[in-house]
Formats: sequence, C-alpha cells, structure tokens
Amino acid sequence: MKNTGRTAQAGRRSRPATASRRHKILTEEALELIAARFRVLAEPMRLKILHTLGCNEITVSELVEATGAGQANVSKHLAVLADARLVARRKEGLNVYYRVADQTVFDLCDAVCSSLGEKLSAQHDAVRHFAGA
Amino acid sequence: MKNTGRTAQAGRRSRPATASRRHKILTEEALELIAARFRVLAEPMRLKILHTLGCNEITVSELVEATGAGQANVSKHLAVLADARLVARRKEGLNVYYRVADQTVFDLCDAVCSSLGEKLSAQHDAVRHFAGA
DNA sequence: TGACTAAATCACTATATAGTAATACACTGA
DNA sequence: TCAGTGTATTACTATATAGTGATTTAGTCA
Repeated sequence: MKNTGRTAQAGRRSRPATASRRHKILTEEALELIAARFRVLAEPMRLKILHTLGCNEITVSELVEATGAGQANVSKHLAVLADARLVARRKEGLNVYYRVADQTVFDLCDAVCSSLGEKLSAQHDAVRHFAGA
Repeated sequence: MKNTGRTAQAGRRSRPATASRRHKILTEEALELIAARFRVLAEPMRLKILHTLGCNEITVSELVEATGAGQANVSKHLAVLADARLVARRKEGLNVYYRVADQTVFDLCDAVCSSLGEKLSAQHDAVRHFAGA
C-alpha cells in the first residue's frame, strides 16, 4: 500500500503534485544558502545592530555603547554580518565604520513585522502595561 | 572623552542620531520576536518542508517520503512550524494534513532568493558543473 | 621608540537544537 | 477486544554558536 511517488490517492483536494505553478524545485545547496541568510538574521543582537546602523555609518565603539553588548561580542556579530555581505566596513584611522550594505534586510524585517503585527502590538501593549505608561 | 549618548562628534557624515526617519526603536521583546521568526526559517529542512507543501495539503507520511528525512524529525519540524503559526494541521482519520498557513513566508523566501541572486546562480552553475550536466 | 586606543581574535563555557531510535498515542478495521 | 498504521513524544548524542575575558593586531600621537 506504499505510495509510489506522491500522486495522492487522497487526491481529492491536492493540486497536481507536479507543482507546475511557481516551483523551481530548489536544490539542497540553494536551501542551505537561503537558510544561512535567515540564520544571520535569527539573532536579536544582530538585528539590534542592523537597526542601530539604520542608514548611518557607525563605529564599533558607538555600536558597543548603543547596544550595551560587549566589544568582543559586537565585533563577532559584525564579522558574521560582514561575511554575509549585509554590512560593509570602512577603516579610518583607529576607527572602523560599519554601514548596512544590503538594504533588503530592512524589507525582510518589515515583512516579518507586518506578518507579526498582532503579536507585536500585543507585545507593545504588554510592555506599556508593565512599564506603567 | 566618552561619548555621552551617541551624538557623534564625528558627526560629519552621520544623520542626526535621534533617527527621525523610520525608526520606531524596537524593544528587546520585539527584536526577540522578529529573530524568532527568522530562526524558524533558518533550517534547510524546514524550508524544504515549506517548499514541498507549497499551496497543497500534504500528510506527514508524504512529507517524510518527499524530504527523505526521518519521521520523528519531520514531525518535530512540523511542530516548530505549527508553533510559529506558519503551517496549520487538519486531522482526517489516521492521517494529518499540513498546509502553509502564512503565505508571507514565500514572499520572505523570494526576497532572500533575489537578494542572493548572483550567489544562487553561481551555485546553480557549480551544481551543474559538479553534476556534469 | 613607547604609551595609548580601537578593533579583531583566541580560548573557553554554557546553551540550544537537529537528528535518531524507541516508545507512546490515536485511530481504523477485523 | 486486538492487530495494524500514522503521528507525536521522549530520551539521548552531537554540533553549532552566543557571550565573555584575555590577548593580539593595527593605528595614532608624543
């Protein structure tokens, strides 16, 4: 009774399994690349760094101060972001200035935010509630 | 000489630090929520499951067969996806049918894909190269 | 040169989670 | 009721990585 392939005998409500619509059938390597991009964005501290950077160019020291994280930690996160080409660096004297190199990350975050809209609002409410404001 | 706040004395090229443009200044909780959403998408196997689901409704067994992963593994990934409300389940007899519940994930993946365009093409080339086709 | 500073790297610990085998649970049909 | 099947859960191992303190590296200024 094993399914030979995936042509459902319960096919009443499935589209034709040879998904002809948009599927390009991603390779394992492609899936890994996409997952890797998401993985870079899956850390609150990295999001905080990107959010802090915004459209500006900021030094590591300023990022350390703005985020409240340790210097080594910020440096490592910046290395991850730079490795993914999401930020770019420019050295000037002792300082290194970082900036967001791929503006699409903001689109991604915005998309997630709107998809999370209700939860975020609830969160905001909760925060406001706990903060007493 | 410590920066009091982030009003850069190197302000020559920074926008006013009280970023007035789009910044809503996300709370730690909001950043964690956004990161959590990205974290769910940061696994190739989960992407594969979502990609396999597409617009169809598919049972766990079919997903196990299509992905080549173990049953327990697929079940756990589905639990993660369901917990994030990215997929929904419908039980019918012995089978459980899963479907994508939040179509925005496809938008996210498409956005990443186009941002990764060159790399993915290169990867495709590499694959074609290695595969000898 | 040597003192100083910003950033990167190293070595380490702690934690989270992907994968897996075994088992439990839920439902079907005899 | 019992046997059989699909799915979920448990217990476990292995691996990856976030955070941290110490150190190194690279640049400035005296």
